[in-house]
Amino acid sequence: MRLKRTHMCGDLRADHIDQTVIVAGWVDRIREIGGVTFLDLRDREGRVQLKFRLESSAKLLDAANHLGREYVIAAEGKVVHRGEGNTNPKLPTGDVEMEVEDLEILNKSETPPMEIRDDIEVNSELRLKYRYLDLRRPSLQANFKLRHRLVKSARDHLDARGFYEIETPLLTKPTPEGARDFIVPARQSPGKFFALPQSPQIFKQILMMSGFDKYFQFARCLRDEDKRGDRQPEHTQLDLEMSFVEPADVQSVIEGVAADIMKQTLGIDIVTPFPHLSYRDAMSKYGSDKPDTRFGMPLVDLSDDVKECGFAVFANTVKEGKVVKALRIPTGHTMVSKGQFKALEKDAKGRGAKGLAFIRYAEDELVSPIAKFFTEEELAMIKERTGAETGDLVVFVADTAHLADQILAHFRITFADKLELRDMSRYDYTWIDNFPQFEYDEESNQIVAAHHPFVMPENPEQLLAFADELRHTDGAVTPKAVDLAESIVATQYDFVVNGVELGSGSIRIVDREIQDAMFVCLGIGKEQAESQFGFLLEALKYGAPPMAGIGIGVDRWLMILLGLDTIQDVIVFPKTAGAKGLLDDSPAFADPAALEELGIQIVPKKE
RNA sequence: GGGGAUGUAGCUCAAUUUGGUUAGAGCCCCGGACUGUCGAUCCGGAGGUUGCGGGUUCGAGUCCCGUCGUCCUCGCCA
Repeated sequence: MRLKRTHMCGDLRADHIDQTVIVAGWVDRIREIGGVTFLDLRDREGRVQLKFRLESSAKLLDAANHLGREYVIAAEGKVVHRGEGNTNPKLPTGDVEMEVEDLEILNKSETPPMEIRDDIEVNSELRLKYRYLDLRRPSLQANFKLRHRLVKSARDHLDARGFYEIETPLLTKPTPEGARDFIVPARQSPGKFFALPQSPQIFKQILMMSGFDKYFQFARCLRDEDKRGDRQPEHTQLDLEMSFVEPADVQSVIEGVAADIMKQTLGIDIVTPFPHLSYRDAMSKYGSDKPDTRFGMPLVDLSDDVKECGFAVFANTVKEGKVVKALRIPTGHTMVSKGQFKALEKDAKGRGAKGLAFIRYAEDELVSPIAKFFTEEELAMIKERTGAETGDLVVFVADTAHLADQILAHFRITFADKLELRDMSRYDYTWIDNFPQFEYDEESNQIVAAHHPFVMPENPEQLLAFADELRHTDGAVTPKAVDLAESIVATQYDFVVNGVELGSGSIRIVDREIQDAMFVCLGIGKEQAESQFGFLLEALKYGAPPMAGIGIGVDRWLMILLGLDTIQDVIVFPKTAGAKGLLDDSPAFADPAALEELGIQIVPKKE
């Protein structure tokens, strides 16, 4: 390397005029115009225009004309003003250009399989295979600059508040989040396996028992589940835990972190503390435990109003203990054509609904196949309860609360997008709390945990009673058990913004008796608890402080800050939907000798 | 694991509905022209096993079966 860089391409401004500088980077584009050639040179900070003139040096001009895209070069030259009428306001460096006096080719490049620019679409397979080219695009560079800012800002904030950054093991025992574990064979213990952590949950609790008081970590979390737009097999959590605190203390820390992050990344001042919304209210109003609270369009529960109505489908649904919920779509009648409604109905059915009832509030009549089943009074009630006006569309789902909420919440978001009700410059951070500790599934007559098994209940005496009941019935799910289970409220708090669940935290159980009761309630036997979590239970005997914490999805947070709808482009090397790494072509077959050593034999999967 | 979409030039797409003779366009690439361009422009050129395998047919990018990849979605999951 003959020419040593003095400035970054993207940093050059009018201030640098008359200075002789050396820049280095990738050839973005070359424009030959006879006796003059313009070359855009790109680095992390941006692009600058290099100029080669016949009058200055025929040799340099010829050299420039023989460069190719993505060649890596260094250039020395004088920064000059481009002159009246030649400036480019679209470029931050657009007032200036470099008159090149010396040029060094640092590396050549084959013609890349994709163009390095933001304004073209390339299929994701190619983007992931040549991720290093994809990452050269300015928008991707900006994503990771923001990611760095977010991490740095959170780290600084937590350091200032007395947190220790501590790493926990990657080779661990299975953790209890409920997802499938990635497992790693243990060579020195034939037949045994490590699990990669789904989260550092147990370890951070033990760190509190170790007396570290306040801990945080940017923790990689690995879960062997199918991916979605906002889910990858490996993701990063800002994980933290505090001793001698209550949820409000943890929330206050996160509010401080969030305020700093918003300021440092987007330059936005946000108002703290954040509002709280109970799980119950979130579900009834928005049909979701991660509601987008930036706009209204509340779901309306008509169950009580229609249980005696003339429309048998509605009345019977309510009598079966299910619900009838409605969503008013403002201007929906004018906006949604018959054909488009068919698509909606198909969508609803695809999600499990039996149908999608509707009323169109046309100019002077109701267009609806179900209107004829209702009395005038009932129609007036529906109009009043939903707030429907002329031009609106109201859709109804009569089914289980779960399904009705899921479908209508989905439509609520879809139409808010169409109506442009989702203000992209707004960030509605919200705490969701008062979650149920258990969920009861009527069909299978089973009570399952809504969270991991270390979440402290608000009302532990109910948990103890529930455990007692199960001990008496030998685990059988009686109506009394269901009542008790449903009465237990978790100390859990979820951190939500704009309809995305960023994180979740709680007070942890540190009382051995309550922890034992929790295992009973989850149907985890003494032996199983001992073998899976024995080390934690043992630790609880030796003085565990009261503790609470939270884990926040860094990738999702970035997705929100950048206005993206997937986390794919805030992760440098993401996996595909089939959990493959296209860049390194992972996963791959293992060396037979390695398998031999591990005592592992591959058995073909049965059909 | 289920459902849906998709695969045509290096890239983005058209031709698929109704099977028909030579599979087109823009960008990229190559050559030429051009002394203020910046998505440069103009002229010329190259570039294809239509994902892969099989089948139907006189004839398949187009129809059928299988298979693989990618994306979305349900289940699952943070």
